Amino acid sequence: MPVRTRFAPSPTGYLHIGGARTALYCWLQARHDGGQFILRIEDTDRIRSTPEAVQAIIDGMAWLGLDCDEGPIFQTSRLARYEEVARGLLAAGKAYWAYETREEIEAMRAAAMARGAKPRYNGHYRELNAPLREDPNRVLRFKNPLGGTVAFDDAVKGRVEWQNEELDDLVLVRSDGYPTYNFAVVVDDVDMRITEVIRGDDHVNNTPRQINLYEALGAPLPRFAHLPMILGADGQKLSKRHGAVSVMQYREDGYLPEALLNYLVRLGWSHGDQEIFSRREMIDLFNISDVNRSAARFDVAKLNWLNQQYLKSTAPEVLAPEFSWHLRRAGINPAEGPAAEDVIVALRERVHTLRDLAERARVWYGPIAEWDDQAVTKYLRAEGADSILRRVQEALDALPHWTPAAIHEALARIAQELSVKPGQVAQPLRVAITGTAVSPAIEHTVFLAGRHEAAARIEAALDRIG
RNA sequence: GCUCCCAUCGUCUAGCGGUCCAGGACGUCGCCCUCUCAAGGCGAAAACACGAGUUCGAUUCUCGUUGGGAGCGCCA
Repeated sequence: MPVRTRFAPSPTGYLHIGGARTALYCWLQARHDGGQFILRIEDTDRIRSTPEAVQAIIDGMAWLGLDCDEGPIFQTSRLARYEEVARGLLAAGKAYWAYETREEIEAMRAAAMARGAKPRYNGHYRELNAPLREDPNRVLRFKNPLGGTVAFDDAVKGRVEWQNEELDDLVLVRSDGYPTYNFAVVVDDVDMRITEVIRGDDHVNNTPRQINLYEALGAPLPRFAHLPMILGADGQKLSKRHGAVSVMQYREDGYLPEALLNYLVRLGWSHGDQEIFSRREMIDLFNISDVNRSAARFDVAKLNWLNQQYLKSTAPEVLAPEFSWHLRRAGINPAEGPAAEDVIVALRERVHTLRDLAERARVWYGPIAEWDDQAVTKYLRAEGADSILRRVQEALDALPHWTPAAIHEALARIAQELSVKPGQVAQPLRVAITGTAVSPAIEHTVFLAGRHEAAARIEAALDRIG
């Protein structure tokens, strides 16, 4: 039987970090086993589902490169099928119509709570065989087994067991005719022959009811795997402030999908001491049964480190288009400065994200926006800085080839001839070119400015000294 | 309240009864390198929540305590 996994988000919001990791694990397991990965949109909540959210999920998956073999399949396109299965269950005496009002159910729950029991439906209509009739409160309920236990071996949590007494008769079909989540997932997972149900921890408690449904349907059980939560840096549930933002926000913040994926795969899973995994390695090495049982916190510092690792190891020409995208977002015209690849090479060891890289690149794409007064005082107005800069100006002007190597050589020669430390040449020049005391290696800083602009800036700096 | 789940350095984790006075990575700190900032190299501090068992021997197994989390919807 081929392995088939599915990622089944509800389109009530964007694809966030937790969902992305679930999707990744589902995708990895399918790819690892040479099976299929299915994207299913669980849109049976007609109030909260939105087309924008559907698009956001699809965009997020595409950006991460998690391609699916089937789908997206929308549950709302399968309504007739759920109805058919519901009828079958009803005919088999495994489901029944119930007509309590919401208030009545509320009262039942309150009463159960008062008794110190779980708040749940009391099964009033279970043996009444109430006929089908038009009623705004009519729902179809499942006849959950009354006794015994229901257990399963979770691929990550191990054996989990419940008493059937703990479970009540869940609603299968709502009063508006739409299936509920617990009903639709089971029907879909059975129809789509899903073999590994990989989902968030918050679904463990639904699993026993679903297993009972599988059994009522006479369907084989898939393997279940419940992933622990991803917590915020403060150990609290992820909120808007720390991570529960759309994965697309990570793109805007300058992260590479490979880095995010690599970070995510290590959150709850590991392979010895290895930290960096290519997609291929992830696929080869990953196995859902190796996933950790406990929740993990989201740590931006580590993501930053990983992102830089990828920035450093990815070919600049591969990074260039995305870098240019960030330049434009920062209001910088990529055409009005040096080649993207050169800027990337000069800066990538100094930043963690492409967004920072674009921001730091700004000096070479337009006039110096702001002078660092301290740097000007300390280096530009330093004793002898003006004469050194004039020497630099001449030497650069005389360079036959405008390359970092040639520039480096020229500057080194000046320092030697003047018997000054390299820094006494580099620092005033750095401030002249960038307006600050911080930039990549001086030969790159000068090179990126371009012959003409470098000369102009040195001249302007000289004027500034007075 | 009830049910279920979880528990190793600040964080992510290795460990699957002796190899552990607990290993790696991020972060932190120190040193080196150095034209700034980084990157890199070297080094340091830093953890088995607690209490009972089981065992010749527990970080590893069992139970309990404490602390976290999830669920208890005609939401998924």
